Amino acid sequence: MLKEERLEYILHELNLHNKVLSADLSNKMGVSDDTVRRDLQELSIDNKLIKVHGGALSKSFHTAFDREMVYEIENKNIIAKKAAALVQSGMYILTSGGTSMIEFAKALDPNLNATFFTCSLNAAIEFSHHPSIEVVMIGDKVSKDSMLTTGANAVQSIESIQADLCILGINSLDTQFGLSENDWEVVQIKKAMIKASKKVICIGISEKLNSQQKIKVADLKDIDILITELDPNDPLLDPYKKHEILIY
Amino acid sequence: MLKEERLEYILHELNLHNKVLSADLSNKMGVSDDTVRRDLQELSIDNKLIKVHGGALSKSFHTAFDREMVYEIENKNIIAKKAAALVQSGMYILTSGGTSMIEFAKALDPNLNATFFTCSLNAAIEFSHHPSIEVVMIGDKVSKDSMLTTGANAVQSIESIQADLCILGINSLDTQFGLSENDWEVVQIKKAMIKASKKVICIGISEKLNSQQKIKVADLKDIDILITELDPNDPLLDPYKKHEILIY
DNA sequence: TTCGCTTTTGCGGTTTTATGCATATATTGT
DNA sequence: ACAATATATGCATAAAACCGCAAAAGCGAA
Repeated sequence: MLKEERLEYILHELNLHNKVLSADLSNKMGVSDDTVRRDLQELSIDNKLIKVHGGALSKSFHTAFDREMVYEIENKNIIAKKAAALVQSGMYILTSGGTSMIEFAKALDPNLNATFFTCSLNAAIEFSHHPSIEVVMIGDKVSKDSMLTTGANAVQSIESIQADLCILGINSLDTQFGLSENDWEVVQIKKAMIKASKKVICIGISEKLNSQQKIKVADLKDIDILITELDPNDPLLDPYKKHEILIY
Repeated sequence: MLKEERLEYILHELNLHNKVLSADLSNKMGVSDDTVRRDLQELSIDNKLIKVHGGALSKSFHTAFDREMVYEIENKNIIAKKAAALVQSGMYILTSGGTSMIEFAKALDPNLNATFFTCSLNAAIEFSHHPSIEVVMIGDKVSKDSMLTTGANAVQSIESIQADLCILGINSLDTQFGLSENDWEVVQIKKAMIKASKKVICIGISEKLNSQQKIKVADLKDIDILITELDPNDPLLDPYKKHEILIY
């Protein structure tokens, strides 16, 4: 394994798990832990990670003001893996943004060959880190709250796509009101995405279930698959099964 | 084995395995490793691969490699401040990407009220952090090397804008060849941006001056203002003054 | 072909880089 | 405080990169 490869690998691991152990790394990469330590030192000097006794921490992990996200990261990882398993090579996929979507992007099989369309700046960047997938950013005015592009132009762009899959982050989901949001512009985008896709997958932590917001995005009947961190047999999900939604 | 054959072969191997070792290559191709090293160097200059100690890595695996750029941050800050001073409220501004542009975004007056159009994912995010400016992301396929959206759609979107200012990061600037780039798609974008703006500002560290790349973006006469970290009276900038370019 | 010219290539010597080991020091958990 | 573990430092070694030069190969034109 070349040195630069190791550096890449370390950063990759860090992105995925937010923490690495020197011992683990030296094992997996087949080099002495001296070398690992030197690698970590180099990356640390370059401000790519935070070196600590025994390994290193991801930079974002520490600077993340978003406690909730850190706390829920394990769950989001579970969700991401389940969702990643549903994507197949050759697919055209529309996605929204959100932290779950970022984790989803990280969890994708490195050999996957698919095309992702997204309105989320952060998701686009994360998808772009993948070695082989194509990324199309849907342009328009950037909504600062959500870091999504929104507006008539974006809606129109989405309408010109026929996607296999649409993956939406859940803001609020409820058996009565369906999928709902608070931002009118974002709702327009999500509606357009649903309309442009053969299948709709909703991903989000169970916390978001059984809550509603002001504006409806979609009825339950429009949703094909629901992915949460819960076991598919969890009773909390039963009400959704009754609406012909597949649970993963 | 002919030289061109070798270059082909190297890129082919790289596509397949994402990494090559100099030693392997010199073995398989039956040439000295000096020759291999020279081949790799050539391909590296042409941005076809990343040369590392011991071999080379595929470009795509490696996109997030801005490691050494950080140390120029002081200079980029100087540039950013000079450029920020030229922006006035009410303006419509087209921008490319690059690290200088990120610094520029950070340096903007918090009270500024302007509209920024950009093809750069990272720049869009940075602009969005500003409290009052509007950001429009120009959509299209994301070019992984540059993290810019490129393509006919993006060009068309740009053509529909009449901007006051166009701020471009410099890749290479030269008194003979003007502004140049290595990526054809990116060149199309920048050309369109120049055409759509009343004024063109080029920003970049002096290191980028007096070098050229394969594809021309613009003649010197198309550039109105040049901003580097140098003092405007620096003799290095004299040749550009003769072409009616304002130096800041 | 043969002659100049440029490009490409290989070689020897030198310099730089990468890595592992041994030893001394520091940090952590109990 | 002490044992266990991780880290820092200096050193040795091997591999890779660099440099200059001369031989070889390719090429165009007489």
